[in-house]
Amino acid sequence: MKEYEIFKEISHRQNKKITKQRSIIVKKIFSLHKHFSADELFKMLKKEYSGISRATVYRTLKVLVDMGFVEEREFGRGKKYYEHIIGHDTHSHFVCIRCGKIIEFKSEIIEQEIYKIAGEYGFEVDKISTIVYGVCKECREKGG
Amino acid sequence: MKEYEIFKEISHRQNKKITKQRSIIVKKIFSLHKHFSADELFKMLKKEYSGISRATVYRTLKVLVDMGFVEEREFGRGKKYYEHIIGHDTHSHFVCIRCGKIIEFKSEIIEQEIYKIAGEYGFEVDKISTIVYGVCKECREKGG
DNA sequence: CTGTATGCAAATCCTTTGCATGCCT
DNA sequence: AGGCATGCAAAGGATTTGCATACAG
Repeated sequence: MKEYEIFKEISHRQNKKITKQRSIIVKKIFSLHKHFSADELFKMLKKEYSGISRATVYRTLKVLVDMGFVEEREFGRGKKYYEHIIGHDTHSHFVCIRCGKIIEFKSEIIEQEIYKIAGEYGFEVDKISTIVYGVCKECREKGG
Repeated sequence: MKEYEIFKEISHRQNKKITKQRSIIVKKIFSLHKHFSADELFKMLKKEYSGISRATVYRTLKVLVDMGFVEEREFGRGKKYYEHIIGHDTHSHFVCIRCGKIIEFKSEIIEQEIYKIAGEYGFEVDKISTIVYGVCKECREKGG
């Protein structure tokens, strides 16, 4: 598992310890390919290993965000969602305000435009978050 | 004050009462030209009128969002920010991760591109939120 | 060993709600 | 009068933190 090796490598460089819990959490996160909240992750782990506290999940997520493995987003539901970055391109999101579905999309044009404007403002871009709220195709067809 | 007249008009149509508190809150919001959190608004009002509860501020903000006067955003700080819409175009934001400054910018290209892609997905756009995190010019010049 | 990391529970921050009361219309 | 709005305090949800203990390097 290449991603996990990278995680170990960076952990060493940053003096971070690879504990049993952290290792389980990280592997779980790399196995997920959709967005999850801290608590959802905690519940998944609890079912499978039942030896990881909620606090550790929260703390580990923060560490992973700092290390650049995981991205944190807010979709307007009052809590934070995460997704691992490795192997995932920068992308934008459609969020359905009826069913909550999240659809990812990618646009070079948007990215280029943002970098261009940022340049004009002297702003150094770190992370782009484009979220489009609306109604997905399925919900529209169901009527309303 | 034209905006306030519109607010009264829509309130009537929607059977909403115009109370002293609501009136003060609305006028305050229309006088603000930057983003604010519910609690920041509450504290501003408390200083000036000291007769409005936190609950009323929260409830009124929700009403105003529903009425379409105010937009709700999350800038990744774990709480919601608001800004009034009337007279404000749709726009995107640069958020400085050092000093917290928020810079607004506008791009037709981004909007057009989003509508185009949404069309391809059959997604009906309601609201677009583009937030670019990074370091502003001033903070970059201060070093780091 | 030494410094991180963990677990637990308590604490915090932001926001929402139940209920009795107040006040527009 | 009738119903929406308010205030208060309590409840709620998400996240963070203090502290003693455990464990990786």
